[in-house]
Amino acid sequence: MSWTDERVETLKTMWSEGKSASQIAKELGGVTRNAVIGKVHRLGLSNRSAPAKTATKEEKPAAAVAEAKPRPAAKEAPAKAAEPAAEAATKPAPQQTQRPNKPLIVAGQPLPPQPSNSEISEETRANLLELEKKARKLSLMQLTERTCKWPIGDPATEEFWFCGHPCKPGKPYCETHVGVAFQPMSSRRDRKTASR
DNA sequence: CCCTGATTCGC
DNA sequence: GCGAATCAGG
Repeated sequence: MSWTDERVETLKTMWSEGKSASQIAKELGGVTRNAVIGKVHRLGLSNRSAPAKTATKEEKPAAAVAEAKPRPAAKEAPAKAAEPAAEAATKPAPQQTQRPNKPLIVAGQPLPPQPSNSEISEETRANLLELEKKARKLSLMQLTERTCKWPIGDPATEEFWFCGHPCKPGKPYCETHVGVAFQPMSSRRDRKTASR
């Protein structure tokens, strides 16, 4: 694969959106996260923060540079040649202070059904509560293929995060949550009078 | 161990 | 320019 115009644009977009290099790599396909990171650096958009702000302002102090860092495995430490020229290029948003509402749920993530459905045994319920206490409280962007994506709390409030415990292989949730997410049917007996 | 980005350097 | 290997950290 090569860095076509399109792919580069996707890279820029996703990177500016805060996506991780590995996520971008998977999205693009045919490249590793290393390739993505390498490209990011070559494009000069390594820092997603706001490095150069006031455009019409003086340049950087340009001083503390060329510091001989203790590099055990590296020979020279040319440091990072700050590129003052890299400006206007990436000026996405000057900080949008407009926060009309709380962050919405981002589509695209496999959000599970709310655990308010079928009946759950008291034992399982207890497990869930315990599990939630121990939740890793991962944010949406911290989720990976291997982290439990069970939501905890109310998405409309700050009290919202994901379980984050190790996934069951091939499943989007941890073992406990897989259990409640994929409950066949009511844990109760048939609605019929079969049980007796 | 899982992950993250940063850097180096042979290609 | 590219990206695997490696480094450094959470």
